[in-house]
Amino acid sequence: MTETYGIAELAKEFGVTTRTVRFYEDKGLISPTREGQRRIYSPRDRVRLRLIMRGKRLGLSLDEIAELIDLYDSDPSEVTQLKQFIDVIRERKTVLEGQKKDIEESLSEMNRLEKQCVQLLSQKQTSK
Amino acid sequence: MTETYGIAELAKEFGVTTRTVRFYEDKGLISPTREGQRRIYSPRDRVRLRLIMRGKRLGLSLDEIAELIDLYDSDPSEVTQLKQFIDVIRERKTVLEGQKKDIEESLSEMNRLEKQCVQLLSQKQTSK
DNA sequence: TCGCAGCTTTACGTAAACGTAAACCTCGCC
DNA sequence: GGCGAGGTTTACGTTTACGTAAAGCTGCGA
Repeated sequence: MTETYGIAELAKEFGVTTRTVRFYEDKGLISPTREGQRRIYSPRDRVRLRLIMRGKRLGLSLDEIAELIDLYDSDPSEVTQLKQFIDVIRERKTVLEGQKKDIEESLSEMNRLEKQCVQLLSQKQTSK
Repeated sequence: MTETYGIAELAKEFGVTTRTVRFYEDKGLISPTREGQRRIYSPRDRVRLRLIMRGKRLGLSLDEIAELIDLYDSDPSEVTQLKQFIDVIRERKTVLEGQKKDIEESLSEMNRLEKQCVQLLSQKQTSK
């Protein structure tokens, strides 16, 4: 028997409110089973939540995240579909590589700024 | 005499509408001078727009972008301020490194998916 | 049996980041 | 002097991603 989770449990784990978790369900991002009224979440739902959170950290909208999750889930059998699928993956890779470049630029600027500051600081403190 | 730009010119360059550029001005992100009614943008404004766009690609809100731009512009002379400044830079670096990790994870997943697909595709096509 | 913690739905509210429409100026050109 | 392109303010509309309040079910410990 596989593990299950309650809504409050998952919400706490990912640092969001239960409202948020239910909202993701409305959006079709997760589909817990029910036990009477209560929502029961599977490990699979938990993985999806993890993907959602990562997507959000990367600045994606919930709709975009939904598409990506569909990507993971889908299992294209037709050759045509498979080709389209590869295209989507490559597009996504391009976007990610662009973001990575943005981040690396920002990081190197931050490092430059930090260096300047540290140097300035040591000057001020020795001349004191 | 340094170069200047019109609103439509800049909007086009960065792929946004003039409304958006004015909106950023309302938010205090850029402060073009005026020539009568018209807005006149300096190279400095253009740099700021570039920073704004990069921030947006990284999923930052305009308020967060504003803080970052203030970071660049500010010139902390007090030692205390300088130390705080360094702290802010280091926090920012931590966030960026987290994002970079997220991206690298996503990228390796995409690569894995792509490989699977390409392999599957070649199988299907040779067995045809 | 009472009450309460924890969950549920329903539904209205809100902040961010613009879009869009209306109504006006103004400059250069024919 | 008319007019069209491009700019201006004002202000209401829209979407996204939830927050929040209201009102009700539900199991369980005292």
